[in-house]
Amino acid sequence: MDISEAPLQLFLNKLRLRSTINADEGRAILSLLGQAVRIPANRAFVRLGERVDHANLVVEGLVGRFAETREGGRQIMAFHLPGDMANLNSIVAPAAGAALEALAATTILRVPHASLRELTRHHPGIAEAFWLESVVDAAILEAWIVNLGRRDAMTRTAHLICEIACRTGGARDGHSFHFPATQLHLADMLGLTAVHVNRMLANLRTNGFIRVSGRRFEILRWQALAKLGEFDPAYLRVGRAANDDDTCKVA
Amino acid sequence: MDISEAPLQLFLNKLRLRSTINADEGRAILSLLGQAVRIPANRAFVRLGERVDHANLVVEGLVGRFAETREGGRQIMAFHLPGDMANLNSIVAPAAGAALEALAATTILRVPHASLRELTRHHPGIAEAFWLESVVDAAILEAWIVNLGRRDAMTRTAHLICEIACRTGGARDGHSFHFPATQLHLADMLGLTAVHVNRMLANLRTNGFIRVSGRRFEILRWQALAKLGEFDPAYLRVGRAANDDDTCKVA
DNA sequence: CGTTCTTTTGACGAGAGTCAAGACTGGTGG
DNA sequence: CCACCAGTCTTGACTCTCGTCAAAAGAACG
Repeated sequence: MDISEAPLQLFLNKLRLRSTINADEGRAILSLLGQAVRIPANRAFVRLGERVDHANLVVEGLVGRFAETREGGRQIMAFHLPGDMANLNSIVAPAAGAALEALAATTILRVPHASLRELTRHHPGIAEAFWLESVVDAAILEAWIVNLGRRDAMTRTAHLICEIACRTGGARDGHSFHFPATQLHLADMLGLTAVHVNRMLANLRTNGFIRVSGRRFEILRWQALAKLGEFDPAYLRVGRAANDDDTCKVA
Repeated sequence: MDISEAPLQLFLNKLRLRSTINADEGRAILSLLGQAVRIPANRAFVRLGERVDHANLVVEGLVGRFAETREGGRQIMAFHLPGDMANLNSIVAPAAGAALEALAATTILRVPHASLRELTRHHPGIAEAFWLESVVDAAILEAWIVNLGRRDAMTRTAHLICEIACRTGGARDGHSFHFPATQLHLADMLGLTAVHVNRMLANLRTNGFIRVSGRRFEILRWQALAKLGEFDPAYLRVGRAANDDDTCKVA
């Protein structure tokens, strides 16, 4: 129940996109132990306000951070791909500020806070890397605020697809990725209704920006899509040094 | 040019709302030095993408984090009151992900990253407190995402006023606070137009929720306002232990 | 004491929501 | 292996919240 090797390698790779992790620190991260758990689609595994004693590393599938309004409206505030630690924040703030829910069949690895704190105590470099991850997460939240507050449905949808493309590692023509969220989930990320998301996706398809089949997306014209979505990948800091981004460049 | 005493005390007090800072750490924070700078209203003092070597402590006035869209739409992603370190994040991510602008005549204290890093290096407790501040900032961003994505203009406006009331330290009937943002600024926080914000404020006034004169707000019926705005202050973590909140309680 | 920025109000229009019905899809069991 | 069924996706017609445009009154500032 603890085949932790491969998932932790994924996590380490993500950290190394943004932080310098030396060999010693890398080994420490890879030697973390955790309990693998399978979560079916649309099941919450962390509830609002719940006090957790472990962080959840996404191994496979897709996770969303959820909030809901009094009238039953749902809003997804963030999504987490394999290799993301869904609630790294919980190390310093154990009372969950939002629910975590699997958007599709998902495997997570529960990593105890105790082990993670051990790590940050002995390796200040790791503590800083974790802090930086929190900061990058916050930068994504800021980008969503701009998206929700000031962009129309078309631009907004294009921007989200660009973000997903970048975070799955390919901001270029022909990049194809599996993103197992339903259109209802996309609507809850975009502050729209599922009906309207459907219309926007139809638009993107008929205009040759993307191809969609099942839950697989293919970027046909990256430059055009990024321009439409007013997308600048700098905030994701996926390029090294967060400065010159050659994998994720826009006109 | 470095009357840093009082402002740093404010900053320390804010940290202590959420973290345990011992006497030694407290002294270290109070002994920070910085340069005080006056910024006139509507002037940016950190630009998008700029690389900064200092964090900006708000001493007096009001600061907003800004983004703008291609068509010239502006969105404020966060505001910072006196005592807030506006870009604590810049310690680990020096390339600014957003512009910082004074919303009114403002005094800031520029605190060098070098000094702050010195602090976090020698005092792991401070490093963790800073991380937690980043996490709370992120929680506020999440609340704004829900607000922008899923609440109508009325609810949204009420929620923002509740947040401001809580952050200025008084979530109760009769609490009165100065918040020097124009209705245009409020609109840029709420993803609305200034015209519509005006209508919402008029509504809140005529229905006896608040009183507004100049840039001063007074809460008349806190419970009712919080209910209208679907406001739950837990995410701000201003109550001790972030658990039982008696100063900031809702029905 | 004028000039500029803000606030206020009204009439009208557009983008996104709502409601509803039908087509498609993938997973399950017979 | 096929048929069913629940969950998605798709489309159209109508509604409504909020944006747009405009003009005037009020406040702040030099």
